Amino acid sequence: MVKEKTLKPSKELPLGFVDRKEKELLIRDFVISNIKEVMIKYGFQYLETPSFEYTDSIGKFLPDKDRPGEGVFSFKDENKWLSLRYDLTAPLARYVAKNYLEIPKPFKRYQLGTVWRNEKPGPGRYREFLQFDADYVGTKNLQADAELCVLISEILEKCGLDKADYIVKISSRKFTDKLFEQLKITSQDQISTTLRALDKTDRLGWEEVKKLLGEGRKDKSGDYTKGANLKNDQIKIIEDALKNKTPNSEDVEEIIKIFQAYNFKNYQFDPSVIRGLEYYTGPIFEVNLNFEVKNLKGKTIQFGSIGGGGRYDNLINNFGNLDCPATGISIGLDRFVFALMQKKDFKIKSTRPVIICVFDKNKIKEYIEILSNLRNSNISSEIYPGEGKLKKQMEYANKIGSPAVILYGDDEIKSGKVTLKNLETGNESSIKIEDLANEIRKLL
RNA sequence: GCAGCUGUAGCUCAGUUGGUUAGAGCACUAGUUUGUGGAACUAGGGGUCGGUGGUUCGAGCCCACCCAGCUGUACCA
Repeated sequence: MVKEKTLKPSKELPLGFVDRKEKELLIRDFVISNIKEVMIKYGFQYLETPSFEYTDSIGKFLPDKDRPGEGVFSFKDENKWLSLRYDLTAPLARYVAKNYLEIPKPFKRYQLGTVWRNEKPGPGRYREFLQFDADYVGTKNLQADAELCVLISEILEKCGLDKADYIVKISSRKFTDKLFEQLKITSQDQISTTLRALDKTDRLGWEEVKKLLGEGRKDKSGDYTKGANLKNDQIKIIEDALKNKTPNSEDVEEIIKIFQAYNFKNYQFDPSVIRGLEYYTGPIFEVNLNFEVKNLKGKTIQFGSIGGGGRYDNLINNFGNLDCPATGISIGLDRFVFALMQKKDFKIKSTRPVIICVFDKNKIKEYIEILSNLRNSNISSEIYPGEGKLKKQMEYANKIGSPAVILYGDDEIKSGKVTLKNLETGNESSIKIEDLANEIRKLL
């Protein structure tokens, strides 16, 4: 008989997806609770929309609209294309359009949710991640834009960042619009290429960007990128405009005034902040971290932005004749958590249970008594859930990071006390059962 | 998409100019210790050498194609 090849299910994860462990999740929870507190304080409503939307509801403004664009995960359901949301702004626009008459105007809402992007993942960038998004809908008042920046900074500081750890960069689409007018560039193609090139200033540096503005650039791998074909004098004008760190743009000036009223100083006007192409219509912002972050291989990396946003006065109008200006900001929470885990002095309390070791299965009643006592005192605890000798139980406790182990065998039963072993120091002490909870609390 | 690099044990990797039964460290299991983890020692399990085809007496190693991953780059609402 021929041996059939057994089909084993793959234990590998799809490209760009990851398992996330407790330490990361606890920090994420901590960040989320800070976000919620701040958002309530600033008067935002909490909203949740579904993971799937009709593709055209969230993709209408995409260049190719017949088929779900590259970049989204989609499937066809009853002849209609559905896509997993790729951000929280597009679903918000859909929500606002759908409920336009009922919602208050302006409408302030925040949302936390997983988003998916069907694209090539990079270091620290996945195809599934958690996003936080806050938006002001239905107002042109730049106070909204300013407040988004202030609020983000409050969240970051609440999570333990110092002022030196981050900066909010701001610019405006109006700044670049003016620049193109001055340069007499009208070709949409050239404008796009130029904007994309400028967007890379942070990562590549001005000298490389210059090549992209001109003929083109060859990267490290030898790959060649075509440039915007600007003339040298045009490039010079751009260079000068970027050097000039005063915002030649009314909206940015007004926002800065509001920042001053808030006594918010941790911002910087940076005309190289571009963020995407069509979508934004006015002020744009980006949040950057300044502290050192290492990648999984221990190499220090340039972490870049953890989020950003801007004003999108025409997006909601795509759903019909709704003149509804809006502005918003998003943070990639997993990326932020990844960085936060590495910040010096950042500690999160983990809560691993104390283990009650099992010497004799017939003594289960006594063990449960001790256990109930601890759990009633709100101490994380468990009776060793497996089977095996004490050695194995100790190994288990050690491996899960348990702070202590409780021994209650024949010797203890005779003396009427339990042995509490501190797993960090290895010290053992004999404790009366009624004092156990208090003694353990001292270790935690 | 384009380009470069890399695929050998759960993980990190070694493997001579092609030559018997493919190695190490970590991890795992058992024991040294029938009531004691993190250290040490001993023993053990674990591999279609990414896949397919080819060259060869003989392929982890050479060739071709495919697949996957990494890095850069492009696109990115």
